[in-house]
Amino acid sequence: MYRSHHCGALRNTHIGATVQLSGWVAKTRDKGFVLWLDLRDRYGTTQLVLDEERSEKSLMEIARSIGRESVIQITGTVLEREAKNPHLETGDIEILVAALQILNSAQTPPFTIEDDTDGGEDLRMKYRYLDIRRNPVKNSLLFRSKVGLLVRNYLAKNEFIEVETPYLIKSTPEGARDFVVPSRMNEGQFYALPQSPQTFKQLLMVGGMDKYFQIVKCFRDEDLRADRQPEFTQIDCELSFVHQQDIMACFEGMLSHLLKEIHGIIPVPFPVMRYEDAMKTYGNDKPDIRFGMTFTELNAQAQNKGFTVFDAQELVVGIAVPGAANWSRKQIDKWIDWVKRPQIGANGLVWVKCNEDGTFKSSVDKFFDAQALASWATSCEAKAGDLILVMAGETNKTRTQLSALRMALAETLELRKPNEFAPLWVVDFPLFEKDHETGALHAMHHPFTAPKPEHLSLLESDPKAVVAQAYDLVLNGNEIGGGSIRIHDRGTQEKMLSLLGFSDEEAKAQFGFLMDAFTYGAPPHGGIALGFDRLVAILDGKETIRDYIAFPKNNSGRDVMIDAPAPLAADQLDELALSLKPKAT
RNA sequence: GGUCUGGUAGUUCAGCUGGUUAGAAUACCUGCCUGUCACGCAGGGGGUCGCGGGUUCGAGUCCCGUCCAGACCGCCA
Repeated sequence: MYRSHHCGALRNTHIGATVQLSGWVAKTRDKGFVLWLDLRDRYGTTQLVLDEERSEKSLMEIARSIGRESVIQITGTVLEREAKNPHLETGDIEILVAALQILNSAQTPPFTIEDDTDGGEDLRMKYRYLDIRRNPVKNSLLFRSKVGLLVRNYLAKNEFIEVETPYLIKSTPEGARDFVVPSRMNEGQFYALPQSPQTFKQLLMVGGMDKYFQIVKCFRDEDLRADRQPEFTQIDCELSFVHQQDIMACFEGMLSHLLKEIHGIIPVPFPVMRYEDAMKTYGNDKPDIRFGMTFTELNAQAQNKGFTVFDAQELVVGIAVPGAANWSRKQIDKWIDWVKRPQIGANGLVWVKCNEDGTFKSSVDKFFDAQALASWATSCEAKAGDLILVMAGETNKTRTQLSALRMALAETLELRKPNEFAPLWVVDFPLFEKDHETGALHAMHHPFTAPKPEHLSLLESDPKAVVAQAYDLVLNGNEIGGGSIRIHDRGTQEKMLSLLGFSDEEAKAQFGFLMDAFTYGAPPHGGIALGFDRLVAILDGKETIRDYIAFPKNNSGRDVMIDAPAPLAADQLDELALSLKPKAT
């Protein structure tokens, strides 16, 4: 037997008991006459003690020699501490060690195993198994497990069944790049790893499964970000005989359940915002509605007043920054430089200080009098003490830029409170978006999304005007899920693919199996997929998803611990009938 | 594919306009310490300044190239 208790288990009530513990030596404090060891496992930390009076001299020498992170097993007696530690759950007791066995001594680890480690990101990833011993990472993984269980329980209670779908599937040209896997038995042919189980879950609906879910890995071979991994986990769901509002109600229920169980937040009906309104008032299809600074379009008030910078532009739009009227010129200039950076790409920023005394001071005083500025302030709902920031330019670009500014300002002003949760549905997405380079139509959600029934007739005549039965679930400025009612008849699906530029042959080759299935009695169906990694992070009040993934990849898609990806041995390439050619430069 | 930032002790970083022996903290080692829990005190060891080239009397510092890491843009139906 290695242990009678975990390292987080012992309390006052155990005083006097003889116990066995196993774990890692987190720290030793050697006071000469007395020596303490902190013994750690997943459940907590317990203080071990040896001293000159009560312990064998040889045992103390052994204990003194143990390096941190060594794995030991001890037998001892639970004692009440002379000096208690209120910061520790086991802080009332300590174990007087009677016997000690080193199960595996450890080298000095390359970084300290503490909450505030001295180790940098790269090093911690290389030794991720050590990083996982640290409370922040350990707790993140425990939290992820808890959320996963809550999700499964909720869905099971709502008659969903979990079905696994294959990982070795077929590459499709739409959407992100696929990760491909060569097939040895089918020379020169490749599987692709799924970007999502989309078509399979639809086929499960044709198969009569009625309500499906899967917590499933998905793969996308695209460039990464702090919050984007090449393999990530989705809560993938599909339901039959449902309308959009049924799905929204079901998953509003799920998120409410999570918020209630985790944070004790009493759920209220989620606001529903049309895509067009989200773009207009937040410049963004996943607005963070925890704070204001909504957009106000000022074209009517600001154009044709002699300020030529505004006059030629498609859109003049402003936001009121609360309490920022007292910002110095230097502070404001810093933000002007910020929006001019190539990443944002704005030409400039017009500012108006709404002073406490009711006066206005702006960067465009030459062109606009106090009365004009006052009308801007009224429209923007700027109060005395606020700062109005105005941008102008091409509509979509300017909205994106001002939205980026709004989010950055909120971050600086600490308006994005991690313990506040503001869920939101965004609905009525356009079915298509136009490629800015080629002018070709792309599916905004994916090619299986159904148009609103009343827009079916517009598919041919005015595809850009077609609104999809699609919806995104947004939480604190993050898209945590998205879904749609699917097309379930062959004719509409064929028309859709043809509008997206597929020839009949291509459509048949890529999605023939799905369209065939639609001819054998496909029920009306729809679904949703939620990004599990991100959802977990946000529910825990964090932005970075990496701590919630046990073994994440770095910025360039590498696993620095196992050093993957790696070249393939020549005989393996031979077996797969593959040869590498130097990349053309 | 692009823009920006960084790479100096095991680790996290400082090192100004180029100048003598490259520092701090922490970790590690040794000794001391009668209740520690971020223990304390004293001492010690530890460096190819990412790599290659150049400028210079002299380069951690300047220039060019390259590799690696990170943030962002493109991309991510």
